[in-house]
Amino acid sequence: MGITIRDVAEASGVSTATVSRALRGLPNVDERTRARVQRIAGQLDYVISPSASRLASGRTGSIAVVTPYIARWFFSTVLSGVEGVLHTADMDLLLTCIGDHSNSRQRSPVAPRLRRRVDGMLIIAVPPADPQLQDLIALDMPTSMIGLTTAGVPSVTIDDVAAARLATQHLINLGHTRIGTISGSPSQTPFTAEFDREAGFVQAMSEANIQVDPMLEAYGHFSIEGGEAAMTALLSQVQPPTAVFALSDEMAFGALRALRAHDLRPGIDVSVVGVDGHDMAEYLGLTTVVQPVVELGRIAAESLLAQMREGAGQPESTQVATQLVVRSSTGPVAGHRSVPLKDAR
Amino acid sequence: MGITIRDVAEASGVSTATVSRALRGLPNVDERTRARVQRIAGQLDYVISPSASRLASGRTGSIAVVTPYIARWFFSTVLSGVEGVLHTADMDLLLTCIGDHSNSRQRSPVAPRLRRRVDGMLIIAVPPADPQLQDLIALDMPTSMIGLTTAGVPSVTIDDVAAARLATQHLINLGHTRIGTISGSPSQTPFTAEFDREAGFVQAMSEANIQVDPMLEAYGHFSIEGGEAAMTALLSQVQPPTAVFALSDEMAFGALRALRAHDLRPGIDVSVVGVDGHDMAEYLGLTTVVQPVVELGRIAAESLLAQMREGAGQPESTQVATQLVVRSSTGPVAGHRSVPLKDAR
DNA sequence: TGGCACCGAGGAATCGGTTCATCCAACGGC
DNA sequence: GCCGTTGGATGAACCGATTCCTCGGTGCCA
Repeated sequence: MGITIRDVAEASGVSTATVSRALRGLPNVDERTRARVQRIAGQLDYVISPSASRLASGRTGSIAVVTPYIARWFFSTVLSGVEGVLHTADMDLLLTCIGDHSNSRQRSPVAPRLRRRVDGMLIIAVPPADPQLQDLIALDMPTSMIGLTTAGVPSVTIDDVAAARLATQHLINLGHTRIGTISGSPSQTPFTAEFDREAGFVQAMSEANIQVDPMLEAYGHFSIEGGEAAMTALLSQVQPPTAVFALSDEMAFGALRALRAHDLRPGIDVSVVGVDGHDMAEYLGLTTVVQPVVELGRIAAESLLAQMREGAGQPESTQVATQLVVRSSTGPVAGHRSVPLKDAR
Repeated sequence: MGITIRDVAEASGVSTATVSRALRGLPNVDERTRARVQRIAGQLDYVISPSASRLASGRTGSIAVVTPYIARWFFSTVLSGVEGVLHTADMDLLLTCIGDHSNSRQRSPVAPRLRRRVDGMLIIAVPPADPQLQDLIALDMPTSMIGLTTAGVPSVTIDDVAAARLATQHLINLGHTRIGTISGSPSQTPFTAEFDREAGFVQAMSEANIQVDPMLEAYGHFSIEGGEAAMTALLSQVQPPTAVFALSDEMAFGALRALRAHDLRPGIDVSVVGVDGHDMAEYLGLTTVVQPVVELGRIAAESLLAQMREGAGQPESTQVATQLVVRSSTGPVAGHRSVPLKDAR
């Protein structure tokens, strides 16, 4: 069927060993020989057989991306960053979705599927409590994580504490003191991000000497609907908040919708700030702390490749800077003499 | 390093040939032998080496998904459907992004990368004019396309003509006669979908004996911003439309925003209908013709698998049904005695 | 009872590269 | 002029499965 390395070797009058070295750019090949081999390989339309190469070399040249969701904004955006890097590095990208609790019934566990199949893994924001996570780490191969930190594994995240402080301070600067939060869920094991963002909020509040009112904490389960319900609950308080910090943009979207339903104007009657920098945030005029999501994926992929090249150095974790982007969903508290806004540029 | 088939063979006192047959469920193995081999393989924690298996069998057990975008809603949603099927079928999913014109500068062409590497391809809505498409088809392997049709290649799409008719008829039923359109772009080679949706619109209009006013056609380039600009242009007409059919939800989103900017109420002052069933459509109250995007991916993947199993039967193309979902962005034309709405449920 | 079909199983070739150990020739230094 | 070194190149042993061909034994039929 296909042209093999032997055909190329014969046609160029050298051994297969030389062809192999010539085509892969290895040393100990005369440059004229190399050129000839390359030319002939081209003429013959020779394509290396990955299977044979993998078997012989022990390297697979592919990397698995493990993610709990594919279609959600954050995950697909990270994925696009990852893909760019792997594509340029000429690595195959094996996409595997670790089932979340809802659809995992029939999904075979991913860890066994990955053994002997990839040279490294990128894990995107898998819930730390997921039992499969341990199995993956136990595979003990070069790994890099995104939006999730685990002891001993390099990871790329934003500084969630700082991001939450940024958002909260923005509200405080606008004169708000009754500030509510919409966080994930009280019971479930929190995500690192969830935990840190709450901590950042509390920090910023106490630095400004504002009491955190436990009545103003609502739960939105990181979904639009949840955010809407949470905001509705907050608005039904005897003394509702004048501003709300949503731990994610999608929950903030829900909050905006709840405001509209109550005929309240975002940024005028009630301010809302989110975290993420979701695509639709600009469209909806949501003030938010933007994390460079594509960049997250890129950096993690690069770091994984470096790790694979240079052997496991000390696992290095990166934190990427975030930016507050002010839009119309936040504004000074009613009657507040507006302080000059620190523009986020 | 790893346990090989030889180790298993030795430990169970049979030949490697028998182990291979036993573990893969092939016939000509005594059931007791098979059970023993399976048990021992389990105890030894044996994992087959994919590279070796691929080299020997000639099958790669993996499928490439080729897509122009990863992070965009339609594409990532299709992808999640595809992933589900391939995961259950125990196939590796190789994700490759064909660069669009903007970022393709440094991207190596995908077709050569795929040769000898995968058993089949799924191509998601690559622009028909993309030169890489021909190279992919020339690879001549089992292929299935989504949201894109090409002679001789099985594909899965919605009936775009019907979808556009559905949307248009909905507006007509509400009494609208000055109906504008927001389509992609006048110059660029149109997508099959774009072409068909325009055709559906024209059909529905002429069936209702309404003249299509060329002044009411605007171009939104399938983006939110484009849709916004297009709607703004339409509104500046001497006699603006009372309803607008946007060829995609994202352009419809832009249209809604333009309405808001002009202090016009969607569904009351101007009606807007889209096509796609984008995630955010519900949130924004957009009436739209929903295509089952996850299903599209699923069906295409299943069809590809079937094609690979049964050999290339006649390439069969599937069209999936769509549904009109009526929300608040459409309503009867001012002064129109509203006819009972056919609810889309 | 001879012959045939079939089942379970093994031997060994094969898939197409990679890489290590080896080798030859040319070259430079002393 | 001899020897050690080095750069270019080769032969062949892998890598770990799959699968074709062969073979002995059993059961069934004529």
